[in-house]
Amino acid sequence: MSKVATRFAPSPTGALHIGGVRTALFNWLYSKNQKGTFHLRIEDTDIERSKDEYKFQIIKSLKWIGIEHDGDEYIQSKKINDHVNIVNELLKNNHAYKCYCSSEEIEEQKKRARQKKLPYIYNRKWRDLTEAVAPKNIKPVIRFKSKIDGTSILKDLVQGDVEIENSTIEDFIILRNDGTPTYNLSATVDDHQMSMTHIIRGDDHKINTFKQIQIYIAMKWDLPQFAHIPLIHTIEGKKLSKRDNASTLDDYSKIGIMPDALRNYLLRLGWSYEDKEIFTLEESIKYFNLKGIGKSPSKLDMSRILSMNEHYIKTIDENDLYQQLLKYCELFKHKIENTKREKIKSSLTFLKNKAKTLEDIHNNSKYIIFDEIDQNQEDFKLIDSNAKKIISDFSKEISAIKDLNRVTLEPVINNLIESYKTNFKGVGQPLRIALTGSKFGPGIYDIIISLGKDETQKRLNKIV
RNA sequence: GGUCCCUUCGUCUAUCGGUUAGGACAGCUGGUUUUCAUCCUGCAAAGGGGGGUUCGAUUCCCCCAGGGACCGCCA
Repeated sequence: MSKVATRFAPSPTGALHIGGVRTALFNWLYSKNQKGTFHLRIEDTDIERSKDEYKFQIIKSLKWIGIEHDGDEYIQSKKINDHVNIVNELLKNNHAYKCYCSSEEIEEQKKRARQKKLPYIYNRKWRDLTEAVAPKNIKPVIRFKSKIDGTSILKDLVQGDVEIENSTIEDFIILRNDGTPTYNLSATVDDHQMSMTHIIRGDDHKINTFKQIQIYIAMKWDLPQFAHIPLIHTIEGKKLSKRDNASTLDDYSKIGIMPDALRNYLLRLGWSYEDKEIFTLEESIKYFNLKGIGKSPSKLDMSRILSMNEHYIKTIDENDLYQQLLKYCELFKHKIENTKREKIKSSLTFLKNKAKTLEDIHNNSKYIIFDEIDQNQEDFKLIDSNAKKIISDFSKEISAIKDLNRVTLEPVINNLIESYKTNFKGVGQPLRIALTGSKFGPGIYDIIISLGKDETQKRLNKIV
């Protein structure tokens, strides 16, 4: 058996869809698990819609999540000559024929089929007609002579044996009347020329496979193995589309989902390995197999993505988290000044505590990042005259303290609770709002200590 | 409409015919933390329906229902 080679073959007509990312991930993981290679093929033959910027975006997205392809990317449009040559060979060997039906004629057939509520299938009119009777004014398309009798079986590595009546596969077009090859032909030729051993793709391609297999057989090429994975659905159970809120990688990265977390989530969506939930990159390569892929479609669940991300935030190396946070802020928020960076770094242990995303950490860090607190915020209304007195007292009390820490701070807070006959919340909440502008956030001691005495007093005195 | 695929807690899933049907996320309790969050207890939560095969079916077979994919001179 030759070395395993897989591929991911997106068309560069838009941003990479999260379903595509999973397909790419499975292909990549399988090849790495088998010590094989993974290739990227750009199917850019739809000239109207294909754009270079999408190609770069796709490569960038894959890299973001940890996938890199082996070798150069294979550009399908550069191989059109090869595809046409194969079409001619099929024609010569009587596996294909020219079809001179006009588009009106085809439309008419489709219309009639619709009226009779029958499935449309091309009537094979030109399969046996000689070119002598061909109309001169029509440029022909070339159709593949598909099998009519019997059944075909696809031995799918995920779906099992899938059997289909050959008569349900029409004589599909392999070359358009403008001389360009169509998808099923091009994809097959490319997969063969790239020496692919395993085709792992969405099960929306399952029917195409029966067409493609016939081309392999006609050309006497070795068949690759096929594995059709179920599609991802929305939480409502519908097919995931670009219109759905979060379906591209950018949608996730901009809210602060980390690549490793999304990779782990996607890995477990439709695939499992016993009860294991958390997989490092190395583990996912080590354990990935086709056997673990389920046959039923799975739904995208944001709360699981979030909790996976939360898990990574809490468990990864803090310095790594810090680096990812800086990158995230620079990309989606704003660059953070050097003086603030050190403070954030040393405070990360508690800043990350309440966060599910990098955006949450950024929000928790705002009181450090910004020197001015916007007093027009809603939460400031919670500070009444009594609260102002507490704030003022607190500010005076800490003047005498040399070293601000939990031990020196606690008695001050406790005394205030007692003298104002209130509880911790009664003292802590006004202080937090005064210092950060929000009633939510890190623990009050953490805030005060991270800010330092001068800054704390400065902010408190502004209120009163 | 035709062809093909799918169907276990709300969600992702485990189960190689015999299990109190397990885990994780979400949900809800309780506890720690003198707010919130974290963390820790615990609870609740599933085999679509109907027939077979079998001593025994979530597991094997058939039918039905529901859902999905495909049915382009797009990829």
